[in-house]
Amino acid sequence: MKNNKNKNEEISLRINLGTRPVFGHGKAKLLDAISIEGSISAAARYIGMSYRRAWLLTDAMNKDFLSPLVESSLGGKGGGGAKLTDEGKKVLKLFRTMEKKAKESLIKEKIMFSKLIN
Amino acid sequence: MKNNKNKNEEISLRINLGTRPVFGHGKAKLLDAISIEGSISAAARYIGMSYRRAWLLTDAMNKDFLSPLVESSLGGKGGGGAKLTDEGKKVLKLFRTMEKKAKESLIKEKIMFSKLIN
DNA sequence: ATGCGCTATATATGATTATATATAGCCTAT
DNA sequence: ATAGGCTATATATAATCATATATAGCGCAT
Repeated sequence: MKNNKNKNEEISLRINLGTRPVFGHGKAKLLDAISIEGSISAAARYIGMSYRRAWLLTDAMNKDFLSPLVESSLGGKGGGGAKLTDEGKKVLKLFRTMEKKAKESLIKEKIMFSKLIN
Repeated sequence: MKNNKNKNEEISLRINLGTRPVFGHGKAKLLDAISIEGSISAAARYIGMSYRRAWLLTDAMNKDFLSPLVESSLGGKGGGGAKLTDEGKKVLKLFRTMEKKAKESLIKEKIMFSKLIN
């Protein structure tokens, strides 16, 4: 039971719809892994996540957004695979931009916060 | 009755230390409630949280920060109570500032994101 | 000295989430 | 036609988290 650890990210951002989490660091990481590995299962292995969980997350993303973020193919060379749609790339890029901007705007506060934490 | 109810997407911020979540919306809300209600149990009732969970959260906060955020008193008038320390007020204020700044810096992106969500 | 309402803690139970395992179907290549 | 590796899904089990309940102790007010 490997625990996939965040690096040293201290500020994380998440987009919620009402009470339910729509997109955050975990899904972004999964999208990255899918785009690198070319399949859900390889992506799951890559980031130490169970295939089922990875599949459920991509399924949730595909349903939560107006058009799917991940497109999967069944059978064929290598058994199939999955890749980001244009929408998926767009969302991922947008989220990374948001993270970056948020972090930049909070540099000072982050330092202040750090000093208070054990 | 499909979805054109208010999709109040919100951006939430969280400060993590490595893998463990140190401070976020939930704890901020609890601190607010304690400061309003004057006790952990009243605060818990106020925000619909079990006393135990509220207590565990304040305990975690008191341990995670260099000095406690909440000071509690045992017995006495009304059975005791809890209030924010100066450190607690400081942390809460800092976090609210961070939320505000982050939101302001992401207004444009948030709108873009909203358009992609169901 | 008794009662009050709270803190502080423990334990049991229930709910939610994660992983592990299994199976069927798909499609290309061999 | 068979094998390979993946998607997609189901079920069972394990781990985590939340709530409910219970108990003890505190110190002020009556």
